[in-house]
Amino acid sequence: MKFFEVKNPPAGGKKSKARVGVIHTAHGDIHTPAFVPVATKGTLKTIPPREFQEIGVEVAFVNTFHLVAHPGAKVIQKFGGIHAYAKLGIPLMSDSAGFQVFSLGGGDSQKRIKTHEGEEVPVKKISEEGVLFRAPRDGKEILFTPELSMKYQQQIGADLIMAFDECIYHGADYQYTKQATERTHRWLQRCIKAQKKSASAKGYGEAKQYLYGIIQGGTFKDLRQESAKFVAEQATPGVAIGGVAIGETKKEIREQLRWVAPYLPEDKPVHLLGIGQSDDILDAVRYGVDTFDCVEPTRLARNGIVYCSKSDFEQFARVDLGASKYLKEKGPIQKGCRCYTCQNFSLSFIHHLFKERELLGYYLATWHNLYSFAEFFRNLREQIAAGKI
RNA sequence: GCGUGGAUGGCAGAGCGGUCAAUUGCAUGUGGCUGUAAACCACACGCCUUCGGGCUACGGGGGUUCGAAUCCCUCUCCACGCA
Repeated sequence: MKFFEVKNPPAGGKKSKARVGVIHTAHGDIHTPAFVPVATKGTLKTIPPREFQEIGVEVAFVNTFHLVAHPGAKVIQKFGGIHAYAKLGIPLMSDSAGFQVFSLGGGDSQKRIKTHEGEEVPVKKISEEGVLFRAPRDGKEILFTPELSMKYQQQIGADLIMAFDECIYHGADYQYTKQATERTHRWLQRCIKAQKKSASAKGYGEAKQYLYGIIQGGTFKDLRQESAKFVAEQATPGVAIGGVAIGETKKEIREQLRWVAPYLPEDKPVHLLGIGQSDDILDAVRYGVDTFDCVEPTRLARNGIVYCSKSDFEQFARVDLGASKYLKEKGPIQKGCRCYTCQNFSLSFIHHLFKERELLGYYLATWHNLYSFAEFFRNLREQIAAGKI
């Protein structure tokens, strides 16, 4: 079966490149555009996997760095891979650990931590070979190279896997951005090579894994475009856009997408890394993006922020569950919402749960936010199919 | 009635002669969260301010002292013990 099917090839001349499609994997189909909630450590925090279908979650995102740090890729492999181990029951996408160069490394490469011996060492060290990380919480040193990232991702066994890249920190100058982007390109070629090699090796890849190359290029138009061209023409089943939403304004985020849009492949699924606000998603969908992973709905929910949107086409409005003004609110989070939370619980009760730090509160809030996203994407697919987007 | 220990900002609870408008936690308020070191983080939290500072505050009253939330006397209330 074909990996990616586009159901409505965008008509020539039409401005919008929005499309509906299906990504077929060994663990199920993903209807695109799709939201990919983040289950970094193998769990979509607070939500039991058996409820994914009811919410409308068809795919999730796990993180190689965190899983290698604990429980270890080998352990996961011994259990038969992440599907058997974590029982998420849906297709999975794994990140390559590339993002952690940025998020754990402190951006401008200055961040240092103390080891057990009290010695000050940099959190990350980037070289042509790869990146040496120290897990900030225990000082454990972990080496990532394109080859190792591929190996770990094969051991983990997600369906869709990411090339090892460097998410270049916001504010990097042109020269650094160019060097890092080109290095990421070289790493991509090493990833492709490594994956090919080990796909035939014993013990790996009983289910097919699809590799995505990642576009970088920072905030520079020519570098973005060069990167998009380069990545799109590599022999990978998918393409991802990375290095976005790491400190830029919304306007700058959109700009980066616009630069890259003309070079996005029409026959490969396109993933946008880290984007998760409804208005940004709508924009990206018009540029031909198919899938989006983002921590926002789940993290915000746990931080007491839930969506209460009136319109799908603006950024979702938010309700702060911690605000004491909701103590006596009898209505649900969002009137008319058909999610489990809104169908059953008053804002007052959920507010109470949050104030008391009751576990059910985090679950109900996460449920609602994920459902809001699922609805939003269902709506997007319908509208695109109807030619309205 | 006697004895002992207490009374501190919305609450709990530090401080025990100057560096105290008073540590800390909770509560409250505001802001943040876009490939998850995030069920988290930051800031504010007596009143007034021309942002220099000013004023009123550590149960009430009185005293000692250059200076008191801190020491002394007394009153009120609370807790425990003995009658």
